[in-house]
Amino acid sequence: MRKHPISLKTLAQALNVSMSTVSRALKNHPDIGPEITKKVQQLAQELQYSPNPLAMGLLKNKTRIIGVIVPDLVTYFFSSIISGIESVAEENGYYIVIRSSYESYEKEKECLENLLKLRVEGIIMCLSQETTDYTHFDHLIEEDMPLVFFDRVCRTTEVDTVVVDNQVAACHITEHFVERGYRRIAHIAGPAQLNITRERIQGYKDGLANTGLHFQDALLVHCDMSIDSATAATRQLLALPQPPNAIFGVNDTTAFAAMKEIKRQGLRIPTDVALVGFSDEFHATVVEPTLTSIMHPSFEIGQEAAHLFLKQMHTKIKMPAQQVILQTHLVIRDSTIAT
Amino acid sequence: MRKHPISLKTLAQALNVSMSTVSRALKNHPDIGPEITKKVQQLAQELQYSPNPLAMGLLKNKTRIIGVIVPDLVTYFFSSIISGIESVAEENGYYIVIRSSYESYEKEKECLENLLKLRVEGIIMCLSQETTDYTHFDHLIEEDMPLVFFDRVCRTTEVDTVVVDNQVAACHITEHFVERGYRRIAHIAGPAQLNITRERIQGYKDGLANTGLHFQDALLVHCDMSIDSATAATRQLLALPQPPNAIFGVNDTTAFAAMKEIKRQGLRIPTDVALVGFSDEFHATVVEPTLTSIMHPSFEIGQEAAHLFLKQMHTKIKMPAQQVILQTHLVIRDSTIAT
DNA sequence: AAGGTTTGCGCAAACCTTTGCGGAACTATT
DNA sequence: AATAGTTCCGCAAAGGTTTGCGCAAACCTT
Repeated sequence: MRKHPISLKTLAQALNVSMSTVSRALKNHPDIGPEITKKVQQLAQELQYSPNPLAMGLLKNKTRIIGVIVPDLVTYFFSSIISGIESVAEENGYYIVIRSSYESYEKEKECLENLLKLRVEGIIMCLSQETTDYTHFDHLIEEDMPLVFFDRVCRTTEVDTVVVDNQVAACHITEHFVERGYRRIAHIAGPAQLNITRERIQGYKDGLANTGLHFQDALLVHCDMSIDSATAATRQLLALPQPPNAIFGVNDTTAFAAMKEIKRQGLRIPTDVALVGFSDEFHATVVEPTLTSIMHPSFEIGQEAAHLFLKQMHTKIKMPAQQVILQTHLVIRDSTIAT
Repeated sequence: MRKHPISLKTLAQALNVSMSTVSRALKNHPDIGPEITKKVQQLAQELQYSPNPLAMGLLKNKTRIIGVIVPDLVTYFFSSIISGIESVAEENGYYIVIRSSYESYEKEKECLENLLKLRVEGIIMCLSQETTDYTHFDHLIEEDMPLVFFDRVCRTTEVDTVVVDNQVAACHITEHFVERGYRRIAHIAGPAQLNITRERIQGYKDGLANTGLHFQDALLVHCDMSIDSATAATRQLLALPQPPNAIFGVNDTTAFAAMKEIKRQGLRIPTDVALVGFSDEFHATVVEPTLTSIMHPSFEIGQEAAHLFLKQMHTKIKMPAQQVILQTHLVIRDSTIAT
């Protein structure tokens, strides 16, 4: 097996000085004479010395590790957020350890405990779909451990959060449908307990109200954001006595599933049914017809979350919880252009 | 700020015994009497004691952290591999720290050094596109640090690797085109230095040879796997005096880009040009026409890589390098069904 | 009862780094 | 020449855990 990496002791013994002298020489402490300082730095350079972060961590009780928990590692949305977090972390000398909750409340709790055992300095996370009880964050909040939620959030008065303007965006979508002449507008929403679901539903209703349309229960269906569930929801909508001629999916995956089902039933998009997604993946431009969608700044969400995190790290006193709301905008493509 | 978590010392003082006794009691050491053992374990449970991994790491020179370097965090392929690695790591009590090389050789070296500074126990990685010099792995190999490459690999006689049967798969694709009646078969390949590029080109040539077709230089173009580059490659192929009627893209992203460009030029798929991708993302079923592609077991690649890693961790002696080759298979969809 | 064995626990070192304090050797002052 | 003041460096503790060794008390043997 590999031998021990070189430590202060190695340098100290080689130069016949004490470890404290080496430690100080490395950071140009005035107490150390110029010749020794130079010799130490030279040897350190030569031997590629780098301080052991474990020892430092033990001493300072800091690991420079940020715990990140996401419901899912594979989707474009979360992976690009992770990428955003990673880029900021890296710039600031932090490491990120990622765990997936697989959309499970139990797993989410496990991940959290697990990361705390590792002694991460704080947590950046997105709630799982199942999570309705938020008491597992009590400890973190009481002990002022840095904590940031993004996208799906809770306890916003106590915890810093990064979200997008879901309500405004959903309202725009609805209004866009109306502008294009669609009147029977349905919404395939997410799980009821999520803030993003509630906000987008509210925006959907705002849009209806603004354009003088009435909200109809039958045109609002929920899904768990999986493909199968979204397909079922679409089927349910299209089977209505008066089916919708426009569908707003809670995210792009939902919209893609809806698109497949609509086509399968022999309906044309956007002639028979118009379709809009949310979060704008690259693939929105590849499907046919190309998908009108909300441009969701995922990478920036990650960056913002990391910035909030670092700000918490660097402020000693407890600040009031901050909520960063990122702007979205609607990208209009073929799935809503009635021809 | 948060106070110190509870340590062995806390327990020892509370129970008026020594830290060594607590340490041993916690692991049911026979030297410790049953009453003390019970009391210690009870209190530890109650106070939620968990050993400080930093202290353990310092002592045993182990961190239980695996460094993972990928060229890109965002694509489906890499994120699902990461997911596979994470799942196995988690089961075995390991953590993963992820870094992105952004397809850059310099960044890749940086990431490597960086992770080594963190004292990871080893590395699981995929080479960047730019990497042609492999000497930055000398240290790791000499010191027998666990190392696993996946997908894009090098130094296969020294390092464990996980790959798919690229050559066989590419051969199948070509033969499939021929079966469907296509004769002018082009290949948009990846960067020349990558093993996956070489292997897929070889398989492409095998397929041509097996079916009595001649390889033509003009029908083989390279791209850097970016959308723009793949679009340019497609344009180049379609501009040939005798353009291809079948295109095999080195991965799905390339195929999607090709698909967009083919449509843009008013050509029909698969009537005018047939198309096949490689790695089968979910979106292959959403695009129109649905994309024939090679089913790439990404999640399993990650799991296999992690298993190889753990095997290295647990064997003291140096074993000969192992190469795991995962099977793929062709999923036939509409982009190659001539109607 | 005296010897030996077992049982049960604590001391201290080791892993690596930082840092307050003490101390030796030197220079400068009176 | 003696005292005060610098300069430069080492000691030791702290952070948390494991573990070889030592040591005391209790047990068992004859």
